Amino acid sequence: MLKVGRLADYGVLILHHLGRMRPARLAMDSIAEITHLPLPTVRKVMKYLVDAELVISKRGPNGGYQLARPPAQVSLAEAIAAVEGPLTLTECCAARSTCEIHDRCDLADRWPGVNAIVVKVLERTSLADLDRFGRHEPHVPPPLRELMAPIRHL
Amino acid sequence: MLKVGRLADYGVLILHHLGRMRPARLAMDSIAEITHLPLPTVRKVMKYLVDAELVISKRGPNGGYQLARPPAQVSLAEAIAAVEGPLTLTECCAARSTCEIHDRCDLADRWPGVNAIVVKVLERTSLADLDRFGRHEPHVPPPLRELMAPIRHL
DNA sequence: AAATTGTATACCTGGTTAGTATTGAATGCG
DNA sequence: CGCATTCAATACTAACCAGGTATACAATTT
Ligand code: SF4
Ligand code: SF4
Repeated sequence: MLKVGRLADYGVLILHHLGRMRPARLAMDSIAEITHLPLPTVRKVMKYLVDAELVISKRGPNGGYQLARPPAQVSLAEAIAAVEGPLTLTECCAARSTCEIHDRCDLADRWPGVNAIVVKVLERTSLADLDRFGRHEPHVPPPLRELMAPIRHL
Repeated sequence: MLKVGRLADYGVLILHHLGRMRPARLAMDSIAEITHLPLPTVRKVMKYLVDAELVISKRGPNGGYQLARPPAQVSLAEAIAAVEGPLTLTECCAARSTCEIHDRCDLADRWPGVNAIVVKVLERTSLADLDRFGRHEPHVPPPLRELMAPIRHL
């Protein structure tokens, strides 16, 4: 578990492809095609990405979407947050916690610390970095190399 | 988002309290009381924790639950996994991916790398470490101190 | 045997997520 | 101008699953 929603996952995938094409524009149809995602779903995701200003849209003939910034300057954290909202491991990590127990819970002020670290990792991983990961011999991208140093043994 | 399920959250909370009491035993009623969780919910969670061998149970009068190991030797990753199963950010991080697109998706072999790093962070944070986190001036526990060194500025 | 305490199973149900359909608005072109 | 192209906005539906509950059972101690 510890899931990232499907739509957010799709968002990252789309951004990845837009990054590969940049600075060219891609129409929604094309995006649906190269990502193998159903077109109506792409529509929904694009709205989030535009609202978050991660992509720039242009209408009319020869319109489409374009990644707003170079892939190296778009973090996974931003991408996920664009679709799913603020990254919060637990309820009490949110700005306004809605947890019933909150004031009586010992951990209410502990989780945010853990959350911060996890988010930090995601903030330090850009779309460009993502390209360098591989399943079997995972390449650790430069921004994370220092972070990983003590645990390189796996 | 990037949520940890509520039940897993409860699991950690329960383990935290068991840790504080160790090596004393705590009956389910008592656990429900000090955690402020509904008793039937506690029942369900305990089953997971016992199955994962994180806690030891004893029946009969003066029975209850006991943390199997010192808090410093129980990681958040274990705790969460005990309740929710393997930690997988996306479908393609699981042992058997069920994602429709998987073989045609550019990122199918990239996510596992990211996943590994996040999991590593959670593996390096123990219940004991958790006690040292605070909301406003979060204390970084020793095992993570090295990891955090480059990003201490927040 | 009786009291205490955990175990197992089965069920319900509300909310969220993923996915779809429809209609509308902006842009560019000839 | 008016038409083709393309994105925007809204509203809806369906499926699923996490969270929560109830009940009956088994083990241990005294
Ligand atoms: S307050 Fe306690 S119970 Fe509520 S979300 Fe935070 S940790 Fe979980
Ligand atoms: S394969 Fe591609 S789409 Fe399927 S889960 Fe992994 S990343 Fe998301």
